[in-house]
Amino acid sequence: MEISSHQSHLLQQLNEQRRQDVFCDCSILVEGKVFKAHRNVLFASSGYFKMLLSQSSKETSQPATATFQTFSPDTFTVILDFVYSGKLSLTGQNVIEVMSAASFLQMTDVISVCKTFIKSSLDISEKEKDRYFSLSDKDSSSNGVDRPSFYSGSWQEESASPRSHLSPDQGPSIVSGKLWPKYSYHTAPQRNAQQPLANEHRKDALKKTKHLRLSQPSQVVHLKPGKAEARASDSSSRVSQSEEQVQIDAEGDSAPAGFQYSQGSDVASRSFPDDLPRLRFKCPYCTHVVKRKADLKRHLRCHTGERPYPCQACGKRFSRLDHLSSHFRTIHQACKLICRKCKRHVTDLTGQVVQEGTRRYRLCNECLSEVGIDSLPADLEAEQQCVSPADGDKDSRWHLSEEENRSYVEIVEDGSADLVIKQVEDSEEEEDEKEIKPNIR
DNA sequence: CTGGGGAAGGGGCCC
DNA sequence: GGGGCCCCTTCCCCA
Repeated sequence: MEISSHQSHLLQQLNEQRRQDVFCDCSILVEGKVFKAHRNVLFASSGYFKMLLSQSSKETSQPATATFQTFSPDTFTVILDFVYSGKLSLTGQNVIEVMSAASFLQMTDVISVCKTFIKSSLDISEKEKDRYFSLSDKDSSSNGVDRPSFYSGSWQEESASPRSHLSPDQGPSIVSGKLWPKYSYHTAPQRNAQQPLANEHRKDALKKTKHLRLSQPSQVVHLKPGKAEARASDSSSRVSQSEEQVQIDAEGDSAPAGFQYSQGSDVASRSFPDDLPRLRFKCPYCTHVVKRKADLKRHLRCHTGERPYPCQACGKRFSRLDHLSSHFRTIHQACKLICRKCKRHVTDLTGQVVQEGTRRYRLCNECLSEVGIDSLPADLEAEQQCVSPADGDKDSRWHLSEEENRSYVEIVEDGSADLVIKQVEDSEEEEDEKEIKPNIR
């Protein structure tokens, strides 16, 4: 006979013990804040702690201490609360950091929930688009700045704080003298308690700010009306505002993983032009809207910081394959037939490739003699390297197999700087780069 | 301090 | 949906 409430009751008891610091035999130090927990609970919840505590299992009589510095105490609070309650308090602002921390701690369940959270937000974004379509006709007379009743019901609207009340550190909402929208996602208990960005993510926030500044006008202004009108064919499916509102409210409540969607004072999204129906996918982190899901996936990398394409020559990582290709052609293959010094057009007859560290560039024979740098012979092999990956046979010239994957040293020595494109899991490599050095005593 | 050039990175869109 | 190209903007370095 199984008593279903036993598990939750046990977890509650453990959580209570944690809160009261009863039998806690493990301390986790996160940016100076100490968290107390139970060794066995951490062991059972995190692959990372399992590894750590396994290594220190011989010293079980001693209290264990782990120190982390790359995620904030707030983030670890979310993680630890999940461990002891099974409830993950995600918001649009902490989901990235929580997922990053969970990745480091090897908590696959949390990672999955974070992914679901992001995915659900994308779905919601699409629904929001649909809702806009239903409203755009009625609101066409508005100036697009002030529509206070646009969001209601379960769609929480955050009040637009006056610009003078906010500092630049308070996120990407205030940019270039304009009030940009701020999106966040809340589980029900946290809808009014957004967590500030951690210090180490301020840079990311600034980067997002930059991105917002760039992307914001583009979705509203930089559209081509001709094409848009031709493709705006789904207006027949529009429903009235009230009907749509009800529909959205219902959908919002039934969003995957029980997340609710909260949107700030969305200036831009309230001012969609008439040709926007062709844009379908809305970024959950900014106001950017794209037509294709693949484009949104690509766009999301600028928020997540994911860079799955490392350069095999210099190690620099890129978020996009074409950027990697461009980088490799420019930096490591000297494909530009321009003398770097005098900027004149050069050929293999009038110039040569110069190797300088990991970089390659061309110099004309005249500049070459002036500079006196040793050049690489412009042989047939070098000529082949300069073939654009799009132009030639990918298998033979660009995408080399794993067996052909050579170290950079070898690449330099034999003068064949071929690019090996190897997509890697961002989280895996970056884990190694992180400076988290837990200290078990 | 400033302007120019190169590289990086983001978006649109075609194949 | 992925790959890739083109265009544009921004950042950084250097003269």
